[in-house]
Amino acid sequence: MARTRQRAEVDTPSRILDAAERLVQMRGFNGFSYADVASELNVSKASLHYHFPGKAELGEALIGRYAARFADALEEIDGRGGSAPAKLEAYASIYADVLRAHRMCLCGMLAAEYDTLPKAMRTAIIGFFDDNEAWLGGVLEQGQREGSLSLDGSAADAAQTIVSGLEGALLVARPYGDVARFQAAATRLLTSLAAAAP
Amino acid sequence: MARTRQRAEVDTPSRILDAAERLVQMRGFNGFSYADVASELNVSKASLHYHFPGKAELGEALIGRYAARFADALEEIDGRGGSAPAKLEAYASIYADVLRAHRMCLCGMLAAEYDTLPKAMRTAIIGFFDDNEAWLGGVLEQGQREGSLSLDGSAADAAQTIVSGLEGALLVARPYGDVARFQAAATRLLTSLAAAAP
DNA sequence: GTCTATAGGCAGATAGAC
DNA sequence: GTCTATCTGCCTATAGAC
Repeated sequence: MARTRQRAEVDTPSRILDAAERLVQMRGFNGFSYADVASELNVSKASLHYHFPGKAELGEALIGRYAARFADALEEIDGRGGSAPAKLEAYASIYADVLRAHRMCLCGMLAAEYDTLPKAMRTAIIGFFDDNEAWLGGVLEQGQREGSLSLDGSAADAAQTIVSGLEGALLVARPYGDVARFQAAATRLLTSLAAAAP
Repeated sequence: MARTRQRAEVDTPSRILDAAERLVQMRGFNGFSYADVASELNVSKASLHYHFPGKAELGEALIGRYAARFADALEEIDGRGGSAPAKLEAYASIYADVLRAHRMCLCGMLAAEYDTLPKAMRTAIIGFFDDNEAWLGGVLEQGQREGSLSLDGSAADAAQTIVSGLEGALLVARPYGDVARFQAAATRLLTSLAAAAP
């Protein structure tokens, strides 16, 4: 009989990705090693290489899973069917959760290290940002139709500004370890897009 | 007779700092080695260790020089005596120049790698951001007095938002190698602070 | 001040037993 | 699938000659 019931233990590849993801988000792709992951999971380095032949493949898998999880979160937000400002607030709260876990956005971290990364990872990073901006662009257009948002440029430009602003707020909040600092920047960023009271 | 005339060749410590700075801004502190600097300057690794005993000391020196150069640039902007919006634009153009050189802000890069850095470097990074925000706070208050800027929160909050926004725009523009992308985000960020036409 | 030589450790990666 | 053992190369750093 197939195991349809969820179990507390997850498969080894997922546990590897979990540990590696946390390490990359906290220390960067050049700041962690297979040995770090192995010691954290109490497995050997060779076992890691069995599941992910090289660091490049591990990196690709990390981005792929992270982007898929992000896409799921955005879909979930759409499913709630709220107003555009509410969706933007929900979007920003994803970033706040990342900071609360003492992490950087995975792809923000990799954007900093971009020049040192293998090509497949680079392509995937750009895809992540493109997907986020495409979703935000749709929300911003919705807000304009609703009259809940007032843009002074294109929706695509505003989407880029939101992604940049949130990534930067996350980045600069790291040294301070200050969530309130992030929140202030995020709120200011989003309220600057809100329509004047009608 | 003392050498008062400037020469084309600069001293070795400066040349080391120049090469290391470029490498850190492009590849990160964990993404370059003494060997990289040595081969670029055609000197031995041992010579590097003579001037900077360890990587930590080199890192401290890098931040110190970078912060001092930034402080000089801000002083120069003050010396021009323009309006607050003009000063903000000049401030943003410093970041644009960094991006045009295909680099990340040194301290923005180090903020990403923060968890992996020695304590002295951490302290210096926070000092850099504090100094920048203090200067921006002064400019923003000037703008409020002049009536050229209209803040809906404290000057300190707006200063944080500007630093975050510019660092984030720099970070996300890296994968795309797109200066226009940065410019759009910077302009949007600054115009959102401008006072409505009186 | 700069060099060669080298130490000692850790990186990513592989072979082959179980 | 996971292990031990090992390889090769690069890392930071130091010793000592010039």
